[in-house]
Amino acid sequence: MAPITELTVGQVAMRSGVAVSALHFYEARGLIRSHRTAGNQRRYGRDVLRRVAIIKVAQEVGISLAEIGAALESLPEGRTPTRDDWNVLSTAWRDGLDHKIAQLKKLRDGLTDCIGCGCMSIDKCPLRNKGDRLAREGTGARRLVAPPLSRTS
Amino acid sequence: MAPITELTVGQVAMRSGVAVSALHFYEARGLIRSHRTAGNQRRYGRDVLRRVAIIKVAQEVGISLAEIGAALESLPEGRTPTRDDWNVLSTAWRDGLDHKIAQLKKLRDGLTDCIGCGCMSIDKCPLRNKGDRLAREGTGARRLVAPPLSRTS
DNA sequence: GCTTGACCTCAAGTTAAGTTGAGCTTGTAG
DNA sequence: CTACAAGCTCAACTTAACTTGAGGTCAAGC
Repeated sequence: MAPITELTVGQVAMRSGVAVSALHFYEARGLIRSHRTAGNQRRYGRDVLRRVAIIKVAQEVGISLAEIGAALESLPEGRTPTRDDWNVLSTAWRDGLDHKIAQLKKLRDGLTDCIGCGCMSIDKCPLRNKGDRLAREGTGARRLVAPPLSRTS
Repeated sequence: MAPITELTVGQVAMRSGVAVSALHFYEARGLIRSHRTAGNQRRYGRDVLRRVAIIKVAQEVGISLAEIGAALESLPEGRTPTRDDWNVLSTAWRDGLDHKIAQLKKLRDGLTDCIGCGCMSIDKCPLRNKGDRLAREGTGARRLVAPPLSRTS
């Protein structure tokens, strides 16, 4: 069971579950990295699987590739991330994630509360922007809006 | 203080915090509704503010307009939603929201665990697809992927 | 040694969710 | 009654995140 050190793009695609074209795309965006064989074919180190896993999971919860890319820059290119590398990435995202979680809960509970309150009075609906007052200060549904996730850069 | 019954598109834009063009867009997609004056201008009932509030909040947490639209179809066009209307919408989304919340927590805690585990062992990393085995059954990062939100239709 | 499947590059197409602009109409304030 | 802000429609542009396709290369089996 000697470990296969290098993976082809097709192997990475199969194992990570993303399309080959997406891997090309991520590479063009600098999210993952490969080196080439004599015949110009990509070869990936094992760490690429972990990177792709992070990309997928982060995307799944609504983090953009740009933000993911910024965060991944804190991981050293080419070597397996260490505990400290993860630490940096994790703490950079933690606040943003906590905020998003809070927001989802607000939406969920807001809807639930609406059942309770009957929502017949627009002034009492927890989903509504309080008194439209916030509108004067700019755009957006203030009460529940999240700030962008913090960057590591 | 006689209540102003009808709102112009500009007023809705100001009070809801979304652009006029976005309101046009939502209307074209059937998410909101208006009637027209003799001069072909849009007039909105008050319920549009609540609808837009829902749209914004739902979008904020990553629900697509298509899904929002499907859910909003359960709300009667033209009248203020009743307790039961909200109930339908709320329960339709609740499970999806719960799932998304769980996923965010997984990402957050996954990253945190990675700090603990050091992630030196790829087989132990909580973010990683277990043993690549799931990959055989299709695409996607199985372990943490959410199903689409349920429809009301 | 040739066929076949996996790769390569680069350009163009796709979907979502709007925005921007052109050209024209409405409505309100002086 | 006229200016001009606010509306209207429709088409085209934008960004993100990919996919698809054309046209050509690499490598492993028979």
